[in-house]
Amino acid sequence: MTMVPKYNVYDVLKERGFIQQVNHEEELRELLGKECITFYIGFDPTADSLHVGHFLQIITMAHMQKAGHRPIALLGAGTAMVGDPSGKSDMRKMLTLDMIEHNAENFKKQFEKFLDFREDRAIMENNMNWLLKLNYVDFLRNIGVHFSVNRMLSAECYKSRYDKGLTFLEFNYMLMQSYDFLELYRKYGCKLQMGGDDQWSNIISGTDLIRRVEGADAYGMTFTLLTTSEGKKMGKTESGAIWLDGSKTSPYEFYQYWRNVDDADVEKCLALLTFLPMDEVKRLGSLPGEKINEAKKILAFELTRMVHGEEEAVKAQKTAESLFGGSGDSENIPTTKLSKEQLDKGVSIIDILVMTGLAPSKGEGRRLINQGGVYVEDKKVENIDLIIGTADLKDGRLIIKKGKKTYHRIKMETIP
RNA sequence: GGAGAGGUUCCCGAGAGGCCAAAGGGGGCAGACUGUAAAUCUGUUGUCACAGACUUCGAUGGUUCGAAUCCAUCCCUCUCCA
Repeated sequence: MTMVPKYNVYDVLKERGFIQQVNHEEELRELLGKECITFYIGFDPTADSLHVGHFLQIITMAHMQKAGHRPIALLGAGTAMVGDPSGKSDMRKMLTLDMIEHNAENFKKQFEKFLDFREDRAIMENNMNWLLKLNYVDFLRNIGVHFSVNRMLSAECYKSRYDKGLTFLEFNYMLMQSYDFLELYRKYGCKLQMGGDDQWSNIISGTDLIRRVEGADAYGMTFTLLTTSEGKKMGKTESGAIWLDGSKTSPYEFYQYWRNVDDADVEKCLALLTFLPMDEVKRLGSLPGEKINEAKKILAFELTRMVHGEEEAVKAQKTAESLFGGSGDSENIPTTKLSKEQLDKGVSIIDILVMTGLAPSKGEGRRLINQGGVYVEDKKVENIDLIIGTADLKDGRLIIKKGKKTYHRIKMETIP
């Protein structure tokens, strides 16, 4: 690792709109300009894949690494045992150790796609390694003394819990996260913790702890939460989060999600999530009217490429274009296979909607058809009792459309 | 541990023996308008064998011809007191 950074990443992060809050702004900027430092971001493995919210954090790490700094991706298997109450209105479900370890494994694989872990250029740690063996009384005496309950109670992150209730278990989360920072400081000389803006309280308490215990300076930085212009969290759809794992969110769906972001959010997404140069980002973001679709295509393509690779991105884009541009290539849209026997017998359109997941229930399927929201091969379904049979398929396949933009393909299963 | 308040459909929140599959809002879905945008307007939003039936109002029992609504026990949450 070179000892001097290639450029000041602080300015880059600032320009692209990452930075939300920083302690000791001047000092940190100076430090990042003259020294290659080690920093960390924690990820609690509470789900079995990373999602778009994590992606922003990974991109930040990648920006930092490009400039010459060394990221630590901290898997929070230990903290996930407790659950972070920050900004949450309800207590999290408690996860078993097995689940957490399984999730952590998945996270690990995904990190490796975005960061360079060769020759210690990035580090992966797991706070289970130190948190699980802590001794309660020792911990209280060594770490607990440094925390003022009065101050913790006034922290923003617990506010939403005062009427809903906050357990002592969760209240301890802050101490654990602070201890992580201290541990990483001692072990790797880690001087900076970054995180989403909801982590501000937790991060600051960590820098305080390091100052008290080690008498050293430590820094904290939070970045913008990825929200829409209306303040809603991005990366969520009706069917749940947008995952980075292709088996949970297919590349095509992933592409479509970004293809459909609000006009107002395009520039922000390009700046935060891609590595396109800022003047290009600005140009794309200011395209007028309908032209903004060009920017959305680039956004969707870039992100799909970063997460799923060039090949998948091209496929997703081609599929989208042929589907929305006319008929044609439908190779990559979600597909449901039906056997020849089933099709020979005929399957009702309602059943098909449920089987394909286009409708969650038959009642919902009926409603969709009644409201004119279902199309078979681009023909609106008028008859609720429509039966789909072998004869309706072309080359053993059939396209069903729900609403204007949800496509699904039926394929006849060919028995070898 | 003591005193009070409360747990209603995806969420918030009304309902206080039959007219309740349960007001209203949010969210979702669909339609119109568009640019695969937003905003707006309209419809819809428990399940099924869908002009009918079935299951739902923290849980379990009970009273009643009939219960989300009354009673009993239990579980959970909040507020105040210790």
